[in-house]
Amino acid sequence: MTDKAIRTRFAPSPTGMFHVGGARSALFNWALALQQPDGRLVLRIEDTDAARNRPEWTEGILRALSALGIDERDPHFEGPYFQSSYADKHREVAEALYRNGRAYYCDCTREQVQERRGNPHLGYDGYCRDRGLGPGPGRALRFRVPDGGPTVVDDKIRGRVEFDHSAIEDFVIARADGSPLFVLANVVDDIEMDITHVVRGEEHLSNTPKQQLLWEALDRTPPVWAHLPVIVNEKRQKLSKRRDKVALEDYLAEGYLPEAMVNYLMLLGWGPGGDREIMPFEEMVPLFRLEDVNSSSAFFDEKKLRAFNGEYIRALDVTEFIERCAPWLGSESAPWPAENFDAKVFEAVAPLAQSRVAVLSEIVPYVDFFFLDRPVEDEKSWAKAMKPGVGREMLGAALERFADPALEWRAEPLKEALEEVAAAQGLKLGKAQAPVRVAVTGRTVGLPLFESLELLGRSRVQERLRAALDRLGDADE
RNA sequence: GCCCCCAUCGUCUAGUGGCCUAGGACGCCGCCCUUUCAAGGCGGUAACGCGGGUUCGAAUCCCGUUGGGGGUACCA
Repeated sequence: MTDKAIRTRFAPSPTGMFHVGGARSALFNWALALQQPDGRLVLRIEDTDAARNRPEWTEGILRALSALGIDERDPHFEGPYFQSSYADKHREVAEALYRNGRAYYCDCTREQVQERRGNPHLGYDGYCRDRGLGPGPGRALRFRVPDGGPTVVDDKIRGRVEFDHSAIEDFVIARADGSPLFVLANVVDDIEMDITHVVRGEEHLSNTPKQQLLWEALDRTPPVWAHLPVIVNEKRQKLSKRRDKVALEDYLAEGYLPEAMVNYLMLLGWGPGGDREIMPFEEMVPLFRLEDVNSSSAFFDEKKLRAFNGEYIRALDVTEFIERCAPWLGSESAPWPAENFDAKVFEAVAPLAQSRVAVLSEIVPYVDFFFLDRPVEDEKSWAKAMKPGVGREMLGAALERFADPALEWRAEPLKEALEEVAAAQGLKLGKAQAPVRVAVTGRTVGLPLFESLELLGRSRVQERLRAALDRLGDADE
């Protein structure tokens, strides 16, 4: 087993947005494949449930994986394969299982089974085991679970897990219409694709004895199994598409960097050891071992993700940072008129903004006042900064001081100028700058003020100071 | 109900019988720096679910218990 190159697989079904849990599974499998020169990650789209599949979901999976660095650009990647195209093989195997007696046809309806058993929770009772039914309409194919003994699953993460056969019903492997079920198709494909390691979420652990039985019935040595802990929400329930924010795409759209996402996801159930958590994927790959994966569920902590993302953003070259911000500054998404955007201005303030955003989309409120015709009106900021006795006084004094043609319009002199003004008012700069900041940027918090003033230009600053003064006048009188 | 998994700070984890008066990270709280806010620096808060064993010694091993979670389809 170990002399053979690792072939892992990621087998999502395209029934919704690509999930962060799926992303982690893919990443763990990917790390394994990357560890050997001939290691492979096989991507198999399990699209056999036609009713729930949509092509855009498949595209979403491909796009998301690619964003994480998992795609055909790397020779360790294989696929994508589509399960639906292996239907013939599935039927063939199902039939073979029937012919050699490992499976039998059953025409029981769910109601009939329940009626016989009395308890709706009890599984199938084996009624058709020896009825010798052949294929026919209304007849599903069931796997004959051996009578004696347990099936022991040797899980790399959980150790030895025993399932008594009395607790495993004769499960359906093919529907009455002949179409295969997940439990069968999955195994047949894994065999066909020479999969050596099945690394997937814990929710599949209970399928595993059935699948192992199938591998054995097909005369194959089962793969290495590894069941990853589930990722849970704050209520410690498995992340669900319905109630939780799970779409990888949503995170990326918000401005989480793929590399930060990858880093954080790798830490859910595993860690590189030592005191370092921020680590590029390439460095984690050789360190990754299934044996070290945790078995308890992991909470998806967006706060921590955010912190990681901030670290990654700060580590970017400024030029890289500027490029990555582009999607949020573009005409469609930005709140300002496209023609107002000035790349030169943005490039000048980018270094000041870089340490202040934890998620790229946050760049917008930091720089909007440069490109908006009028700064946003944030009532809270206004109320806080324009207190009686400070607001009007500071704005007036600043306006007057800024009108001095001898004042050089650069950050440093501007700071000194405002300091003088503040001193004359008996204020420290910390307090005194607030009205000016709000008048010019609309908000009480933001980029360093004097650099902003310099970049915005004298006339626009004066204009905004006057506008704020006007507004104050109205309000006070 | 039945089967299975899990159990260290609020969270992610280190820890695999003595190095643990339990380490790191995120969060939170202070302080410093400071034109706001960040960033940065320094410091602090906080955990072995419970009960029995085993052992000279248990977070580490065993049993039980409680509590979480997953599965239980002719879904994947």
